[in-house]
Amino acid sequence: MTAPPDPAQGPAEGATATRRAIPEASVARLAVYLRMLRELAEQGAETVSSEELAVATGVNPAKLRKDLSYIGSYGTRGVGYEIAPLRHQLEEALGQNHAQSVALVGVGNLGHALAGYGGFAGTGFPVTALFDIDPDLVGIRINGIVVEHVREIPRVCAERKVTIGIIATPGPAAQGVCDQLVSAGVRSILNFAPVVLQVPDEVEVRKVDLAVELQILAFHVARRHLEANASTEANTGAGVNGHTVNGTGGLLQ
Amino acid sequence: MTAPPDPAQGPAEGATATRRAIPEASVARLAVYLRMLRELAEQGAETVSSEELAVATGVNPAKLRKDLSYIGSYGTRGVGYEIAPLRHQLEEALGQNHAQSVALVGVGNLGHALAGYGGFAGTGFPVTALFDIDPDLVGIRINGIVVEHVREIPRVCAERKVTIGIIATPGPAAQGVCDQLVSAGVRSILNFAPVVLQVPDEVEVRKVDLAVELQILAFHVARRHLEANASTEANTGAGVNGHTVNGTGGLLQ
DNA sequence: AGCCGCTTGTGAAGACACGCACAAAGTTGC
DNA sequence: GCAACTTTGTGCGTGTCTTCACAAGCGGCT
Ligand SMILES: NC(=O)c1ccc[n+]([C@@H]2O[C@H](COP(=O)([O-])OP(=O)(O)OC[C@H]3O[C@@H](n4cnc5c(N)ncnc54)[C@H](O)[C@@H]3O)[C@@H](O)[C@H]2O)c1
Ligand SMILES: NC(=O)c1ccc[n+]([C@@H]2O[C@H](COP(=O)([O-])OP(=O)(O)OC[C@H]3O[C@@H](n4cnc5c(N)ncnc54)[C@H](O)[C@@H]3O)[C@@H](O)[C@H]2O)c1
Repeated sequence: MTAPPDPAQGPAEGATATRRAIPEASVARLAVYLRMLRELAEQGAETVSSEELAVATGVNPAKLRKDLSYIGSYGTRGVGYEIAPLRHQLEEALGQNHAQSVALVGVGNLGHALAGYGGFAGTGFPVTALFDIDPDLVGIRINGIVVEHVREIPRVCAERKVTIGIIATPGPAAQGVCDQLVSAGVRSILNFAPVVLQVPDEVEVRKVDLAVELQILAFHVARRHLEANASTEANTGAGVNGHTVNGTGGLLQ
Repeated sequence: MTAPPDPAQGPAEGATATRRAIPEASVARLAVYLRMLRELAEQGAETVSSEELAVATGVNPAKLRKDLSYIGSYGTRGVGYEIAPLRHQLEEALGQNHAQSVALVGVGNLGHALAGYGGFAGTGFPVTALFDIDPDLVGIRINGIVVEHVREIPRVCAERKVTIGIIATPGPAAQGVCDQLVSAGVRSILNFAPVVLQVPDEVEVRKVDLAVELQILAFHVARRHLEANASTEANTGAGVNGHTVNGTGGLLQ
């Protein structure tokens, strides 16, 4: 393959070979395939073709096969994939064979819903620790787990071998909570608060931003509107195609 | 991880096609910039440089400037951007000047949290309609909004000019609910159920898949483990580029 | 006025992701 | 055992996103 020119780039690169790095985008899809495989297994299916699995998960079959090829999967040509082994291989690749232990901080509206959700435990992500700062919440039980005070984060996280933290506190509290989780050894964080968390390099943060999701949808609503109007006008308006639309279509701005 | 990007764009006349398409990835970031601008405005700031805004939102300054350039923004060289006008321009570009009306279907654990969340209304996305199929829930009020029966979707969505639908029902019910929303004229849907929704081309679906988010984190946990072990044998792994923050929520799929 | 330092806006190159298309490899039927 | 058929695994062209790097523009200072 193209020998990467490997420009000096500021800092020397780790050179560490991520010898067979799985593209980030593929990892996300692999997780989806895995869930679907579990569903299929429950329904008693034994094999599945890339075509079937692709349709069920809404992706392109070729892309799916390429994704699977990253984990060195072995399907059978002419047949497809045996569900059980493939599932097992995916679980291994995704780090799902040793169940992860999840801690959730902030048992408010959203946190409550997450803590009470059975679906996570079912897929290997048991929430094993809950934290809040509100004295009215500390001590209550959700799904059998007692809510602890945030000051207990270090002790409890160590005891329960927490590897993943979920932050569902208000924005202003998020960074502080994050710092506590990090110093308790948690190196993977899922953040629901609308703030950018500052973390050391070895910690990974994923952010779920629902307001942004809505805004993206709103953008497309607006775009559709503009397009609809534009084409209506185009039909009735002066026949001359002056010049299509300037910039954002005149309507906008 | 983001929603099914879009219609694969078939043969349809792309007449209006990509007029001046803003890259999907940029739209997501623009939404983040907008929120940060609001925050800055509240704090009384008047101008901001790309550098500052970039740090605050966790992106690369050059990328930020390019993002802004898509909406034809005008900053002042040597100074930066005036917050008020930039904010206004962003709101316009993102379709946020006319408040969108949001309907939420499925007032269970998660739906309840979403319905009760004040943050959406504050950013221009008032939830104006709630639906559920459970007779015990129909009729109750959340944040002043009465929960209606799902069979009322067509009427209520039309009356309240709903443009965005949120699905927070169990997986098996999602497709049915989706169909009802679509036939009620809703063309933008945010889906929390772990299923792939089937929709006509003109409807956009974004999927928020929390289980997948956890799985992605678990993958990196596993990878770090492997690397740690590997480098123990090898030399001082030195640098090892950690990956970190993934900027925005490009949520899954 | 003219210079200087700062910051924007963008061209161009690289990195990444996607999906087609096809050879290889297996299965089934005769 | 062979031919026909099915489905995988992947090389490669294409398009999108990211990032660098720098000229151009602007304000302030002398
Ligand atoms: N609820 C939603 O639908 C929704 C939607 C989008 C984003 N969010 C974001 O998710 C986060 C949580 O939202 P919410 O509606 O559940 O808020 P909430 O106010 O209902 O709950 C926040 C919880 O965090 C606790 N908390 C506050 N400071 C804390 C600290 N320092 N340490 C530990 N716990 C602390 C509070 O006691 C409370 O229980 C917020 O950042 C919000 O912006 C929520
Ligand atoms: N709660 C979480 O933290 C969480 C996390 C990840 C994913 N999810 C997903 O979000 C969705 C909702 O989760 P939840 O925990 O709120 O579930 P839930 O069971 O608490 O709530 C589901 C609600 O949908 C209603 N409903 C069922 N069928 C319906 C129909 N046909 N029309 C309208 N309403 C209907 C039910 O009456 C109930 O109120 C599920 O698909 C779940 O997989 C939830």
